[in-house]
Amino acid sequence: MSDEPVKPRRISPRGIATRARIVESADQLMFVRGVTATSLDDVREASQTSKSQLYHHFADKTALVRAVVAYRGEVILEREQGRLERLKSFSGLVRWRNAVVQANALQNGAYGCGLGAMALELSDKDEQSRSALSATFAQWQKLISDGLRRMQTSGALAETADPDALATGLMAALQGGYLLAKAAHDVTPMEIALDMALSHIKTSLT
Amino acid sequence: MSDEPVKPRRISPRGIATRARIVESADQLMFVRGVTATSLDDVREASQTSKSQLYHHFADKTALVRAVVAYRGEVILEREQGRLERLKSFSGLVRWRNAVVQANALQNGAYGCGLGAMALELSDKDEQSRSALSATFAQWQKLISDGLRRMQTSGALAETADPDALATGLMAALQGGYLLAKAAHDVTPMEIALDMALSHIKTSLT
DNA sequence: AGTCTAGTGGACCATCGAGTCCGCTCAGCG
DNA sequence: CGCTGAGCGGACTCGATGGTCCACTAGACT
Repeated sequence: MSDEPVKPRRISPRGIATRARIVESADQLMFVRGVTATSLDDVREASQTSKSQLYHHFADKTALVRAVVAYRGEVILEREQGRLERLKSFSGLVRWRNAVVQANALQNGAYGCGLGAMALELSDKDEQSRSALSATFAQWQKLISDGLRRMQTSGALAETADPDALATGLMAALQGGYLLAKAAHDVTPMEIALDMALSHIKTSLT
Repeated sequence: MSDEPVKPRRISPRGIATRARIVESADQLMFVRGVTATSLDDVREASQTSKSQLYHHFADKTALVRAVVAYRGEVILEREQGRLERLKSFSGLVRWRNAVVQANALQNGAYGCGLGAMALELSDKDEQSRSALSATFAQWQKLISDGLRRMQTSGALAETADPDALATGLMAALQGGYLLAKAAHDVTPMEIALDMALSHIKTSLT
């Protein structure tokens, strides 16, 4: 309960690089196998490090998982910001839809959304990870709702529309689409889900 | 590759009961902890059985998991059939929505959809489970699309509407809603998602 | 040069978990 | 009554896994 003792650990560039290697390796492994099914030895091997380094940089597996949650959140938000920050028309939303679908189509949707998968796996196990993931979802939705608000400003979207609710609906369609696509090994359900959400937004166009 | 040798094992009522106890216990545990995080010792203890019984009734953990997948699918389909088989109007769909939301609101959405959770966790690990889950999703969607078709027959829903696509969209909204609700510990996103899907269906009402 | 600590290698430990095995009980059937 | 096999109890094996420990190295600062 020491409330963040401002850990006075000095860090060297080498240490930073090693830590980053560990987190990135863990991120990849946990993405394809899941968190629980990824062992620290897997991470050690993939990152070309040793056991002591893992425990030098992270208190335990939970701490590493939290670092992965944060890292993945950053990566996704950065990617989505690039895709959404200039969004200001319905056709832009369609382009975003196409990009997301195309990326997921590569493996017939075998890999879903890394954020959604972690949310389902960790929500009941680690409250801290859960709230971090929830915050990332909120930021992601804000990227969308901000775009919708720009559409309102430009007059493309009706003033009566609720950008936050529309963004939540779109995110749910996206996550549900990811899930059904993964289960079916087919991106079609994801396309249908996103098209439904877009169609719903369309009814609020001016 | 012996292609189902029609195992000639005789079964007694007692054996059936024990097997059922094991599957039900495993189902509950895997629902709250996840499949990987549930050990056979957990199952043994919860079902008041012994190790040898687990391996008497199931070849290995994978076989048990598959039995759980089948069991959970049956339970959910039975429940949903009861809710959906008489569906023939939009207000019936709204009642379904309310029932689903209310059930999930009990724990503030802490527990999601057992089917969706298993789909995400198992899709990459066991192809047989994946296809079974996918089939269950398909049947679930059929319960919905059949209801929508009845609405078409009665003239409530436009002939031009695509019941299968609408059902897929609704299911995606449901699953995405479950996921976001679980991450946020709040059912609101689930309500928004379902309302979006219903609103989308509404546009095809006559 | 000397010191101090972050960084590292890797052996080691304790536990857990999947799966095995053997011997017992119980119920049906001759 | 006694045989047989399903059903059962639980100790045991053994590899995997999270976590510890200690000795060594590199680099920054004096």
